Amino acid sequence: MTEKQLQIVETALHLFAEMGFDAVSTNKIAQEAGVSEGLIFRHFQNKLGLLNAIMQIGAEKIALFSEQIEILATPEEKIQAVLELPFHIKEDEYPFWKLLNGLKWQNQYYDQTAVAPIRNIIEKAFKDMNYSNPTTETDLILAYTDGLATSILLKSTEVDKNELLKTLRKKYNWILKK
Amino acid sequence: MTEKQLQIVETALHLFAEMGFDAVSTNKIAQEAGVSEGLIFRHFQNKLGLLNAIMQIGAEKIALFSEQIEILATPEEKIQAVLELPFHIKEDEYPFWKLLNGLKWQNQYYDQTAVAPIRNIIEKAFKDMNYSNPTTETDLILAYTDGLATSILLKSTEVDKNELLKTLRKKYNWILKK
DNA sequence: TCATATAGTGAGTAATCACTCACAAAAGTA
DNA sequence: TACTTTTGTGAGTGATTACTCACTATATGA
Repeated sequence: MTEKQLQIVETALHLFAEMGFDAVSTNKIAQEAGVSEGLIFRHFQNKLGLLNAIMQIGAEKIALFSEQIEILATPEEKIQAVLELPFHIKEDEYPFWKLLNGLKWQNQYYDQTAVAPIRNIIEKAFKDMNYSNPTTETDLILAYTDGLATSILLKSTEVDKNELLKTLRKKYNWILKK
Repeated sequence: MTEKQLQIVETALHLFAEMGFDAVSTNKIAQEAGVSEGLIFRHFQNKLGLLNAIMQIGAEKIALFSEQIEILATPEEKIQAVLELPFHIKEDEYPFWKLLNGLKWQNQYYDQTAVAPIRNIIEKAFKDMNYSNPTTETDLILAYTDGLATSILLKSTEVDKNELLKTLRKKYNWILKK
């Protein structure tokens, strides 16, 4: 990737994350990135191609996340790690997660494959723990994870985050109770 | 509201909910609603005015929800009622909640006032129960509610829903543990 | 019944949209 | 050096955008 190519991707990611894919014009991206509009289409074919390039980079980061969780020894640890994922998202990764969450609500663009690896980890963990309904348990954990991520991404004050994690950890007993 | 006015609002709500506000043109709304495009602007001034009209109708429904919860006797019951709110959303209310959730991720349009009453109920309930950190506890409950709503709105198979609620309730005794 | 207000139409408008293309600059290769 | 490939430009394109307006149809009220 050339420097200008990277500049396009970064700028587009930030704009898409804050305003939504459809609200951002290629003209605006080019201006903010300091490149000609034509360059976007040379490198990414069309606007959707640019989005896909962004999503692929993000999906690779999620895959790395998944690998790190997969290493953990017990299923309990894996579940806890996923549930606490939202607390370990770094500020510079916020735009990608914001974009991903925003796209979820638009049938046209959302692609579930990026987050699928995480679901598989949890479902397998519950099976390994001999839960009778691992799928439903997985849904509950992922719902909570999703809600926590939403709260953190949209508010994002450091103090709240630490307090939130502390209080969450007190409740692990009931979260994992069969 | 005239019949055509209502037709515009209903059609726009469905389209906005499925495709996102920016991805839907006033032309498309008019066509699907079976009215002239000009009529949209006569009644709602502009596209944003149409969105505001939709949101106001939704906010009134949320206010009704809030009142019903407010009646409940104990703070524990109120918290449970809010947590289970996602399970009691009727199918015909899905579009509004989808729209609301989608808009959350776009700085330009989101207005938090619609859901504020619900937060107030929970925070007061935790205070009445003498929790030391009612704000954080509220954040956790609302995060879970939000995640559950997301899961239900985006998948929405009746079987999953019942199973999900059943499993959630098993864990419920522990939720109020300080 | 007639006047007035409201509801509804559809062709028209300037601005913006995603995208193209002929061309120039830069980088790579021999 | 000389040739090829890649990177980058910016004016230009037709289509679509939100929105206007002169006009007609319908309803309301005295």
